[in-house]
Order: sequence, then structure tokens, then C-alpha cells
Amino acid sequence: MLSISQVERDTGLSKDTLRMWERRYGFPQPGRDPSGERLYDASQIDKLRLIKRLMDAGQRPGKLMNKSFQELSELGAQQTVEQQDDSLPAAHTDLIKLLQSHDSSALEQHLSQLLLRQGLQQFVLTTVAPLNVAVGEAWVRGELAIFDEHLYTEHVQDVLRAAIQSMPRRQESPRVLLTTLPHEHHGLGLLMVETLLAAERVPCIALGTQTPLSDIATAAIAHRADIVALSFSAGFPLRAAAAGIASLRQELAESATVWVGGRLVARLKQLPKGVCRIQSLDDVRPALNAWRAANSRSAPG
Amino acid sequence: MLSISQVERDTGLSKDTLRMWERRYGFPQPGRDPSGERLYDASQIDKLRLIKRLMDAGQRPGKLMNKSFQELSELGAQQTVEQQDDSLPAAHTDLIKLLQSHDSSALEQHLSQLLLRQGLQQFVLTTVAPLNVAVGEAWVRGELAIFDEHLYTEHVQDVLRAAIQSMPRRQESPRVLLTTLPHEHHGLGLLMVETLLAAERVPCIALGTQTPLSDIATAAIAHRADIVALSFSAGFPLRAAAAGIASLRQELAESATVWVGGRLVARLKQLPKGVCRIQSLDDVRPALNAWRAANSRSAPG
DNA sequence: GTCAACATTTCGTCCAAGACAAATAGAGAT
DNA sequence: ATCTCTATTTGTCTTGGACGAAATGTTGAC
Repeated sequence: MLSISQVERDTGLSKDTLRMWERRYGFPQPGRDPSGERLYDASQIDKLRLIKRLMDAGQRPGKLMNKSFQELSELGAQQTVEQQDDSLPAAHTDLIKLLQSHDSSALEQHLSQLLLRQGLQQFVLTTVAPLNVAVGEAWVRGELAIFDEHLYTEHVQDVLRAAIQSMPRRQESPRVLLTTLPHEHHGLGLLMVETLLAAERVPCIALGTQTPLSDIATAAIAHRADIVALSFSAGFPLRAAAAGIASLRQELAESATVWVGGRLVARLKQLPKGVCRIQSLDDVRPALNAWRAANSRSAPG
Repeated sequence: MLSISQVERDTGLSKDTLRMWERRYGFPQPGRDPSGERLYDASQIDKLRLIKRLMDAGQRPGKLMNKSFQELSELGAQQTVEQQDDSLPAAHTDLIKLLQSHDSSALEQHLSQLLLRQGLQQFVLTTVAPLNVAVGEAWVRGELAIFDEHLYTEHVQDVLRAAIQSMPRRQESPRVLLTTLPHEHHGLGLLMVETLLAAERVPCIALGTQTPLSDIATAAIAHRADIVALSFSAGFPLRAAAAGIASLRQELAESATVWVGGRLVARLKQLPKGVCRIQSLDDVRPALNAWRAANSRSAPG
């Protein structure tokens, strides 16, 4: 039985939201401890996590709240199956099966082999990126546990970081600064972009996740960055993203271009001038070429 | 000018805490937007971040709240100087100077060189661990920016992950599962432990940070872990840590030993039976030997 | 003087209900 | 089919009161 703050941490839903849902929809319906504080049981947490995931995929709370766990799970399965228009490659299902069997070392081996066979860019574009989605969907369908996802993320990170480090010396430009705003802790997208750029010999300054807004601008100037790339996962609050991007764009003045990527950006409407939307990882190379074309006169090579 | 939720994200102080401080101490004293909502300016955010850091180092809010930014900074400097009983090695100040000069590639090179010269375990114990502390203190003294810390963390992570991957095949036992509780996103401690263990050929299952409590137990069983190692940074709420540890200990039954490490653990009083306190990284090897001694009869080798 | 037990202060979190504004959905017009 | 305007949905913010856990200070015994 967990308190409201523990549920907030576990699910990513704020205390205010949890209380409001209880007030409006009657779910969750936690018990109370002797001093009147909410106590949530495990089954409600599981349901909340599932609801959160479905909302991140675009569903609205009002439609989900009165459904049972079973119904929600079916909804998730149904929705993810719809998206599997193009048949899922056998290589992906193999990897997911390895995850399910909890064979850590075999997973690592398999990933490394794929990297060698496909090459860096192909590996990222055709294996890692779709696999991330597939793993998330497998969770919604109940086929993978959260810790399976964590293990997957760690191994991919290991493989990608090793690959980045092994790349030869970098060119001079463009210098790309990679990070996320505070509260966005999903850093795999950044790492994939860094990998793609490393394959192009582009020098990156990777700050990891959750850099305060004002620090991003300062860092961009200190490191003389030409491009500042931000990543937003589907769960990031839309308003906060828009506000953060606008604010950063202003602070940077004209010193750098801003790239925004991640699954959230499709939902962003109008972007300020000087902000480039990276819809998918396939857009990274074109965006890079565009930058090079635009800046070839003043800084050749 | 930032809203209360943005400040919460930037500083790690909850909305409730920010409002309570305003009520009790008169700081922070945000302005209001047209609809009456709080707006914090940049100088107050800086001060709040500094206060948070000093609190993580053991200070109490009541003593800090009526001091100016200047006084707080001096307090931080004074306190960190006291701790520098043993003179700081030149190698450390060199690395910090590299950080200050924003020379990303030189930093990476320097770290790799130190690793080669010192060997894996020495590198972690005598370079990385003290350097982490030194970098944090340099921030309190205003000598490094937050993004400098981020960059440092990323590079250390690159070096350590590469080193771990390059280690030869592992033994059979003990199998160590590494992770943190939800809301603890500081994963460098885990990585250092994993590095030390890798040097001993101990197989690790690294789940990264923020694994839900119930998932940790499930994962430990699924991966047949002998040891579950958790890390808690200084800023983690003490109560939550104690509660989490006790709960995990119970869920695991007798199937695995629990290790708890990180700067918080010194403040934990009594630990449940079957939980081992790792005060510093130097304790990792002894704890490992202790485990081997205790389990040599049932599972030799 | 040192340690243990108790009292007090400090401090963070929780609760409730009301209010507002941003985002979305739906209806209607061009 | 696309746009605009309105209605609904939904998350976050507000206030002020209360409680309980941790840290600190005080007392008393050895």
C-alpha cells in the first residue's frame, strides 16, 4: 500500500492530478490510513500506469477512467496491432523473446552482432528505433515487465555509447549540443541522434538529460554550439515543451539553430522561427545537410 | 520568470515546500501573474538551487533562508574547504580546469589516459569517486556551472561503460542486480559499483535508475540475483529510503542479500537484517568477499 | 564527562474545495 | 474538405489548516 507521493513517483502522475481524478471520475479510489491519508493498493497502481501509457499514446482520460484493467489492456493491444501495418521483422521478435527469457548476456551479444552486420546508421534507424516502439507496445500488452524495458534500455545504451566512442576524430562543424529539459529523463533519443551524428563525424556535446533551461543557453554559447538539439518523449507536458522551446529560442538569440525531436513534436503546432522539427530519426541526416547548405558560405567544410 | 511547477522541476523542491517556505520564512517571495499565480525570477531560482545543495549536504533550511546569496555561497565554500583535509591531488584540479575551459574532447582524453595509467579499480576509487565530490563542491563555490557537471557525468559514464564492456567473460556468481528506487536519478554510483564488480568478473544485471519497488523484487527473482544493490544520493528523502529498503527486504524474502550505498546511507540508522550498508566504494570488495565466504559451502567457486 | 531518555522545535507533506485557463472535440459555415 | 467558433474536458494553481517524523536541546544517571 503506497502513499500519494509514492504513487506520484511510480506513475509520473502529479498529486494534484491523482486527487482530481478521484474527485471527478471516482478512480482511483484509495483507502485511508489512520490519519486520513490516501493509501493506494498495487492493483490500482498497475491500472494507473497502464492509463498513463495509453494517454501518452494519445488517449483521453475521460474515456479510460471507467474501464476495467482488462478492457484497458485489450484497448492497448488492439491499438498497437493496428499500427503494425508493416509486418514486424523477425529480428525484433527474437530480441523481445530474449528479453522475456531474462537472458541478459545473450541480449547484449545479439545487439552487438546486429550492429556489426548492419553498420551504425542502419542499426539505429532500422533496429533500435523500431525496437524501442515495439518494446513499449509489448509492455502495454503485458508481454514485458517494466524492468525488462529498463534492461533493454541499458544494453542499447551500452552498445551505442561504445560505438560512439569508437568513431574516429571529428570534423570542426557543426557543433551539436544534445540535451533535454528538466523533468524529461528519457535520454535514448538523444543517444540515437548522437550515434547518427557520430557516424557523420559531427562533433557532439552531450549533456545528458534534464539541463535547466538557462543552462542550456549558457552551455550553447560556452561550447560555441551551432545546433542545440532537444528531445521530448510522448509523455512530456505539451505546454511546458512549447514554453521551453520558445524561451530557449529567445535566449539563444541568433547564435544557434534549435532542433526538436521525439514523439511529442508531432503534436507541437507552430514552432518559432529558427526551430527545426525532427519528426523522426530519418530526418536527422537531411536536417544536417540543410544546415550545411545554409552555412556553407560563411564557414566552409 | 518561471511558474511554480517549472521551479519544482528545476530545483527539485516540491510545490508544497515552495509555498510553505514562502509562508513561514518569507522566501522565496515570487511575483504574481494577472491571474494570481506565482512567478519566480532567475535570481531566486539560483538561490533556491544553492539552498537545495547545501541542504543535501546536511544544512537545515531555517538557518539558510534569511541569508543572502553571497553569504550562502561563502558558507558553501567555507564548508567544502574544511573537508579538504587531505590535499586535493593535482590531477583533480587539472580535470576541473578542463571542465572550466569547456574543452570536451580534452576532458575525454584525459579521463581515458588516467584509466589506462591507473587500472580500472584504482581509477574508480582514487580518481572518479573523489572527483565527483570535488565537482559538486566546485559548483557550490560557483566555479562550475550545472551544465559542466552534466558534461562531466556523461564523459565519466562513457569511459566506465566502455571499460565494463571490454572486460572478459564473467563468472557464474554472485549475480548482482543494480538499480535505484523511483525518483532517484543519480546513477553514477551504480555505474562505479558495476565497474568495480566487472573488474572482479562478477556478472551484473544493470537496470539503470528508477525501477518501481515491486519490479525490483520481481526482477531479482527472474534474474536469479544473489545480491540487489541500491544507491541513494544525498538528496533522497530519508524516510522514503528507509521505507523502500524495508519493503524490498520483505518482498525478497530470503532469496537475495540487499546492498545499500550512496551518500545517504550514512544517515540511515538501523537496517533490517539481511541488508548490508556500503559506506563507500572501498567497502564493495570486502562486502563481495564476505558474501563469497558466507556462500562458499552451498555454491563453491 | 558521556551517554541515554525525554521534551521541544523544526519542517515537509497531506487534505479540502474552489477557480481558472489551456487543449481538445464538435458543430456549423464557407 | 477546411476553417472558425463554441462547449467540454482536463490539469494545475490557489488558500489555510493540520499532522507527524526528524532534528535539536535538555535533563538526569552513571
